[in-house]
Amino acid sequence: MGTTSTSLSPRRPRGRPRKMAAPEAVTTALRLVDEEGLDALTMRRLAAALDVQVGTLYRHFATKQALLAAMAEEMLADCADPLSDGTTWQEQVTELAGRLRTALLRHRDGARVYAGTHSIGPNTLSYADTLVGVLRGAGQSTEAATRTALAIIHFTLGHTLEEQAAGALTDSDLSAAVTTLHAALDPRHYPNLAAAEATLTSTDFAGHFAHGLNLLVIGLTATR
Amino acid sequence: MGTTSTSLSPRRPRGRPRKMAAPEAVTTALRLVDEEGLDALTMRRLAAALDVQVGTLYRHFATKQALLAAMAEEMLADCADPLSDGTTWQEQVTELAGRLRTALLRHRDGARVYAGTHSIGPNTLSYADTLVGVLRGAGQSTEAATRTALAIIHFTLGHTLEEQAAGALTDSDLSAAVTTLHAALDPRHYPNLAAAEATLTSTDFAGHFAHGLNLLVIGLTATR
DNA sequence: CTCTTTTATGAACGATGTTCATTTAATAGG
DNA sequence: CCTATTAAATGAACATCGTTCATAAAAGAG
Repeated sequence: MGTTSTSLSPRRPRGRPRKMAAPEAVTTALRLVDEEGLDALTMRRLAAALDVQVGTLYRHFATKQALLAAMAEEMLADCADPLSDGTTWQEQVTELAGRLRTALLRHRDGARVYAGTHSIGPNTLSYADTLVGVLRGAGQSTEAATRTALAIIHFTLGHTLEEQAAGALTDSDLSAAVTTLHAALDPRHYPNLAAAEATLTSTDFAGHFAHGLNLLVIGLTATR
Repeated sequence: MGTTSTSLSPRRPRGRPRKMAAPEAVTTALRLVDEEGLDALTMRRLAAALDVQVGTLYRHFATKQALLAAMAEEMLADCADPLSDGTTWQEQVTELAGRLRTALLRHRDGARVYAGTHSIGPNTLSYADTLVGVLRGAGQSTEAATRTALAIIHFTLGHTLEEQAAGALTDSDLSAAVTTLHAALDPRHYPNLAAAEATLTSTDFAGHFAHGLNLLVIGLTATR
């Protein structure tokens, strides 16, 4: 066995050296979103943060949508990590859904970033594969498991969209919204909502999430 | 009984006569969205469709977000219509969730419009009140009913977001996406997703929606 | 040293949300 | 009839945005 064909000398290719690389751009973009919000993420601002001209970004991302898709992919890292042994499939489903919510919450406007794209990168695929696998292992048919996984993901996405929308409000905006809602909730017109006001204005989003997710898991257990 | 104090002479107020009114602007904006999509909805294009200058719009809507909120409100008309008599609460919950999905599907990008806003207009409030009322009538506590209503709405929103995102693709874009997904689904890396491919690429969104909603309803029935 | 290739630059284009001083058109009052 | 007042629309402008492209720069290959 002589010298193999593997490239042992990673000689730089020809051409001008790169000032930026796509992965770092994605990381920086996520940092900008964390600091200023998704609406403030501009190709120009990202370029400035990378010490690069705007046009350079378009050598690495065909469009801003492509950048957002790469960001969505990056956000889902670790979501498909191995599950703890000795846990029931109900616990595993709950764990996986919670990971997705946590991943979206980790970055400001994370749910908006994710909702606007449709990445099929390895992180997204691994996560979906793991979730479908747990459901199939729970006795569901492939079709039922797939549809259930979609339901879980869609619920989590819809929930986190609203959770982050509420969390993005300033304290004064939040109290103003609560006041406006209170004024609108005439018990004569909306008796049930008036009774629900305390829950509606609650900030216990984890509790809300757990409630909806638990409904799904119980439904799963009953239909197995 | 003589003349009442009700305004029998709706004399026009002083000032230049109006060329436009907010409700018509909302209707026209929804028509533009139907025809060209949300991304093509521009304050300038809406102004042109109303035969008005751009600045005029800002007399009726403080910002584009306010316009979108009014559009979201309008979309939910009829969603809180009376429910049929002699139906179980399970059927009523299913009916209400289906109405929301249908309302969002009625306009192109309807889910995106709704997700980007947070209106507390009468249509939205009536709908939520009706849904919470059905759940309370089913024996849930006020808090549980409220949280369940949120879960149903969030699931429906997340589902319809993806349904419309998929439906917005052209035939060639759709088949390209299917091909790309097929190429990515290496059974060695994603065995469960590879098995799920047929369901994942299915266009039976009504079936997907019914599956997820049914899980929630069964979960509700079991926890009642 | 010259060719080739890759990358970054810098400037520009059209379009967008928003603002505002000005003008127009109607009513109210004398 | 005339003038003040008021509501609304106009028209132009501003700062930014995503995107494109001809050009320049910087490296290896021959």
